[in-house]
Amino acid sequence: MPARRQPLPPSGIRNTAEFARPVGLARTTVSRVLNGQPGLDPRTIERVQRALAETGFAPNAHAMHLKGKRTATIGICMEDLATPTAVSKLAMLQRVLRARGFASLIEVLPPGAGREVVRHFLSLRVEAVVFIGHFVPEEIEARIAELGANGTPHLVIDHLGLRGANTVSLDRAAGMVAVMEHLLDLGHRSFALLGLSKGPVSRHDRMRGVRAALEARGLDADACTVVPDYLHERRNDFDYGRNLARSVLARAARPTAYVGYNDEIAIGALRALQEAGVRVPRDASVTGFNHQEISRMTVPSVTTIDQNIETTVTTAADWLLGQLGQPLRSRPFVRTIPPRLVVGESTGPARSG
Amino acid sequence: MPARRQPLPPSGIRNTAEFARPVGLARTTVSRVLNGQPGLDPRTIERVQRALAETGFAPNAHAMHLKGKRTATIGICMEDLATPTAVSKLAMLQRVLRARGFASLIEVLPPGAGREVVRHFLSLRVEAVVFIGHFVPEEIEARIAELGANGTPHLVIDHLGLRGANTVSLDRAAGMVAVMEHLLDLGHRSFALLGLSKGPVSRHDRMRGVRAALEARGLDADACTVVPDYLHERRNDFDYGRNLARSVLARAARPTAYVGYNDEIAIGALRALQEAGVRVPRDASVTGFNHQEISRMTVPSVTTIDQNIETTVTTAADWLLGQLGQPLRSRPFVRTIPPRLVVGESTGPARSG
DNA sequence: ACCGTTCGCGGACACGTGTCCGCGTCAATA
DNA sequence: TATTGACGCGGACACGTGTCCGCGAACGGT
Repeated sequence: MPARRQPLPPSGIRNTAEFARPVGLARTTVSRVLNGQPGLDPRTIERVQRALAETGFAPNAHAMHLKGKRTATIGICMEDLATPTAVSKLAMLQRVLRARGFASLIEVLPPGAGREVVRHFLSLRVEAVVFIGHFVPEEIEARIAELGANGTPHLVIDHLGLRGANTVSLDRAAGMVAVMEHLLDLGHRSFALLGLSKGPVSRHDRMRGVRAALEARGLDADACTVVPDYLHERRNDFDYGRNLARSVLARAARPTAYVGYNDEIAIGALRALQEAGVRVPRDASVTGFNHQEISRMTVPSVTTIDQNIETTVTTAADWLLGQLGQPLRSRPFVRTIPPRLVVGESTGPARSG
Repeated sequence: MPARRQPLPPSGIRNTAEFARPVGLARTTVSRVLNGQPGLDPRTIERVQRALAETGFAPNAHAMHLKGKRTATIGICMEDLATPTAVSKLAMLQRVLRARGFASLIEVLPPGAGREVVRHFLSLRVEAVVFIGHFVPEEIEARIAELGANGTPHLVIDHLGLRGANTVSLDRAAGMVAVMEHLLDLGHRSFALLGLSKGPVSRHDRMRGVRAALEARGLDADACTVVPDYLHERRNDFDYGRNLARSVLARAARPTAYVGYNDEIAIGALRALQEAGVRVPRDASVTGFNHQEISRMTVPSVTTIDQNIETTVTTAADWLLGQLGQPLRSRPFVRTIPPRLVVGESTGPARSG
């Protein structure tokens, strides 16, 4: 029955003193209960906790922290919330931190606003700061220096090659090696590399992996790869991949394998191939990267690389929380996480002909 | 050249007094600069700001807030970070709030832990709390009552039907009406409803929309719909949709239109149809809901409903921030946002035969 | 040399909490 | 009844900041 709709008359309790009075206790006694100090009558504890539940009173965190209590808060800087893998990492990190008793303060860094965001975190006396995603290297290095000056530990997830940065990151080169070996085993010898041409550091790693895999089989990397330069704006990866694949299909000699920078690009390429009447995987193979949900949903499903997000995040959290009491390291901590190949329906034997 | 790797000797400035000393100013003067008080020599302001930039000092936010300064922080409770539309709303809300000078405190509510999370927000003296997603009604109603008792305004996004809750929500019934009218206009008269059968409140609304659209054309809703009950666990929506569609395909009389609860379910159904040799949209039509990225990436792309997320979020933010100074409303604020049909390649004329 | 103005100084108080400590109360025990 | 714990009381201080206020130094104009 909709009986109790009067939502507790606004208690307006502003501090422990006001809270303690109607309970018939002293402010200090309440404080002792809240902080679990010994030497208290169990009935007193019970009384306080019941009043706490009834009034919904929450002691002022700012005063507590001012008095030196730990904030138990980690600041997390995201590049954006549009990249599914980054959001997955965020979600898992948040869960791990919460399980260990830490709250998360999440901010999206608009390019150029990094300074203010980190300042805000420092001002809130966050115990550590995590960066997830790809940022402008100079800017993030400056932020990391600020954190260091402040004695606050930091960690960067998935952005290798930053000077002075502690990093946990997927071994993207190894990921590309796994993709290429899979394709090579299937007999492929000519490859279109979609979206791997230029850009942030994470692509250099990728290209390194591609070259390494090819050269390990005695192949000339330049001779057997096609790297289309699609000059238009890269608005979304699906269309980008579609356009890249189209420009490859316009060539006289078509490669048999299309290697995408990520799953969206791979799916865009898949679409372009299907539109051109090329059957996948019979006539050509397609691979993605990241093992997103979508890679399972297409027809055919896409062969891709799983990031081992759980390993990444727990490694990151373990290390970071282990640093909390410690003095800051002088040498940065760098760790890479091995990826895992997930074979889908989009790859098959190279067409012999 | 990698010259300046020494990242500013840890300044270890702990308060404005320590900060002010080397600048050669009094603590109070620095405080006045920081708070933009009048009557200060421009050169003094300049000096302080340079020192601020050099040392990276950030005054203790806890002390500031304790002294009564606004926290300018909004707490956001998420059901999870796995639902793409919810994450989109979060991202947009975060951006809007930041543009208006508010920080966001984001927490994921594990079922049952709502109490602690809201307490934490209250303890941090958040100025308002937003809930995004679907929650256990009783639990969230209890949280809302707590917030009310505390004098903190709240807003729920996309969860209609909560007692005492201020809500901004998509008009899902209207969304279903739009889908059904689109299909009816194409000549469809028999519909499989996938994932709409039972569950949270948001589905009742949907079913209402479906019935309304059918009855407006003088059709018997029960006679022309098939609602498969797939009893297996609903692990992920893609497989769920695939299984639901399979069970429909096993029937003697197959419907011509497959109406999915969301895009993933629609894409799962699409896959099942393609596997069964049914060509879409020639032999059957498929619709989704939410207009996620994926709906554009499949072959064929999926006809779906756009949530107008931007309108939803700006409406929410406008109203909520407008409430801040005000006394709490006694009657809840409820507003629905109209959806928008996005026609893709997955719908076509009903096959006459 | 005198005066008024401008502006920084520094003491004081408040915000809400944790913690310490001496004191009072009450009940159980000798 | 006298003694001893057990336990709650309430005063005091600290944490870092914003703000108020009276004071004094420096400066420019007469």
